[in-house]
This record gives sequence, structure tokens and C-alpha cells, in this order.
Amino acid sequence: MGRAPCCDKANVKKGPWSPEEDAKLKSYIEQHGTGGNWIALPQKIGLKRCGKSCRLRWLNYLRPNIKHGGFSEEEDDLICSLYVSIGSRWSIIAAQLPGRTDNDIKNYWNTRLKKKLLGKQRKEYGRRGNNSSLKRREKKKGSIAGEENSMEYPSSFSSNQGTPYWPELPAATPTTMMPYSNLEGASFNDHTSMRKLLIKLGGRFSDHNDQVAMIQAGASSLHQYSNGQSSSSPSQNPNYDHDQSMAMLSSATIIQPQFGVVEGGITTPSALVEETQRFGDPQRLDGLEFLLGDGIETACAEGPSVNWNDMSSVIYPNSVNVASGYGLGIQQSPLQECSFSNELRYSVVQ
DNA sequence: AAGCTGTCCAACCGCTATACT
DNA sequence: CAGTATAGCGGTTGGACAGCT
Repeated sequence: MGRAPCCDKANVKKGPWSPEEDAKLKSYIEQHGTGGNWIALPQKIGLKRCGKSCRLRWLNYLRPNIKHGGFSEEEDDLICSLYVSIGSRWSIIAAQLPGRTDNDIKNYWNTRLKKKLLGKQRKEYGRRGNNSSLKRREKKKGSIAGEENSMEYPSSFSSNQGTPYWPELPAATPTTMMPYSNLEGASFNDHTSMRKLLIKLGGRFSDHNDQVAMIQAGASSLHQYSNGQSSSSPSQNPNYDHDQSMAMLSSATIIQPQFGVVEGGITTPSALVEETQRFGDPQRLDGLEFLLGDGIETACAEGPSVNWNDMSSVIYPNSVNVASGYGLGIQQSPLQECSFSNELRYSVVQ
């Protein structure tokens, strides 16, 4: 038996909000606050709306300082980076983007960013025109499961169609792992938001090192686009190529082949699939399947849940070393420091 | 001009987590 | 500790709109 509905569905208005409803809700909350009870709120102010609907309307539209549309490139990058690091936890991502709502970011990702990334990725593949297997697959595309499928699962990452294409990356250097510190308004140097983020993630990341590793993953992906330039902030680096960065975020930075196979690390898509199959949490791969190929879906159909750190470590093999303390062979230096904040500062010494 | 198609986004739905009794 | 209520989250839907044929 299911739980009782949160409100009387028959007497509740649905659909778009009228300006009058907006005004009522807004003025009440501005004067009295929510009272800690959204369910009771619509009755108090005479709105024939579900409490959940009121909450959503307030949070996504009426709340002060809400920004709509006009995402900047830096915001794009941050969203991509965080998505790659933590997946579709939109509320956490939104917490790093002042004035943005989780719904907005989610919509933006689903309607634009995902396509943008895929577009860049395809462009990248296209640039490598000599890739004969790619050509074959492109030719074959029409006969495979239709255009939608090819959109979701770029052929070059398809695990069941021959050798996967591995983008080449410059080896990671300490400079490419510089902390993410210059992104205006959404920096991980924002101590408070960082703390909140960590607290929120606490339930999923079992210890401090895991948390730091995860965040480092997100931070480092932003700084690897600079191709080893010492000025690694997008806004500071005169050679920063946004298009290239997006393409790299979509492919190269996610899986880093230069690390090779290391103990405790997984560095190929097929290894990722295998590892995921072992731990088996398809949810953790949601949205990333387009990076990995359609083998994922069947590979992850069953099995117990796995901590996201498992995925994070797969995607960022350098980070897993920080978190778990093995596979040290791939660390860039004996002392690796992260300066998100004093409290989060850490070091790893072999 | 009309119909079709694709895109965008507000809002809903169902689920889990958390708080409360 | 168990049961229930509420908050919050992420996925999905459907309508409005724009562009194309």
C-alpha cells in the first residue's frame, strides 16, 4: 500500500501559475516565511495549490536573486566539471552556482550542454579523419538503432565495436592539477559552500580523503584543459580554448589513458564496464553512458549499490590514489597539495 | 498560410531522506 | 524503535514557441 497523497488532488489546481497566485505566495513568504510547513502554506494563504507545488514555485521562480537563462561559459564549464565528478546531483551543482536553481541547471544540461558536449566530441573525432573504424561506424550509423542511439552513445566509445578510440592527452603535471580557484562566483574557495557541499556529500563519501578526492576530481578536470600551461584558469589563460575545453571535458579529461593500468585503478572503458559490472550501480552511470558506449546498460543491470567514489576513482585514476592510498605509481609528486581551503588542505606522502 | 518538427522550460510525479511523534 | 508526515531531489512530461517545409 502506498502512502497517502500530500494533498487532496481533486481540489488542487495544476498547471502554470497566474500572476495573482505568484503575488500571493511571494508576499506571504516575504512577510511570514514558509513557517517550516509547505503543506499547510497554501491553505493559510487561500491558494488551491499543492504544498509541493508552492515550494517549487518559490524555489525556482519567486525566490529573490534568481537568474534565468544566459549561462556563461564559465558556468557551463563548472556544470560539466561537476557533472562529471558527482553525476546528476543537481542541487549540489546548483549550490555552486549562485542564483541558479537545480531545475534550471538540469534543464540547461538536458537541452543544451549535453548536446554541446557531444557536438564537440564528434567534432574532435571528425578532426581525426584518418580513423578508419570511425568512418566505418559513421557509414553504418543508419542501420544501427537509429540517430537517437548514436547521439547518446558516440560510436567511438562503443565497447562492442572494435578498438575504442582513446584520445591522447599530455601527461598530467603538477601544474595541470592546480586547484580550481579563479572561477568567479562559484569557486571552491568559497569556504561555506564547500563545507555545505561536503556535508551534503557526507553520506555518500565515507571519509575526508574520499571527499577531497572527489572534489579534486571536479577541480582538476577544469584545469586540465590548459594543456599543461601554468596559467590554468580559464579566465586567466590567454590560450584558453573554450571549444577545445568542452571537447576535452567530454572525452579526454574524463578518462585519462596516459596513466596506464595501475593497481587499483581502471583506465579503459572496458575496464570501467567490468568494474561497474562487479559493483553494479547503473544510477551512478546515468548520463555518462554516452561517454562509455552502450555496453554499460547491460553491464550494470543488476547488483548492489556502489559508492560514487568507485566511479569517481574510475574516471580519475589519479584521485583514487589520493583516496585509497594505493596505485601510488601514478602520482605526479610525492607531495600533492590541494588548496580549496585551509580546512580542506591535505597532503599525501608516500 | 498551414502543418510539421524540434527545442525549451515550467511544472508534475514518484521516490528517498529526514524529522517528528 | 516503529510508523508517519514532510522536505527535498531527480527524472519526466506536456505545452508554448520558433523554425522549417
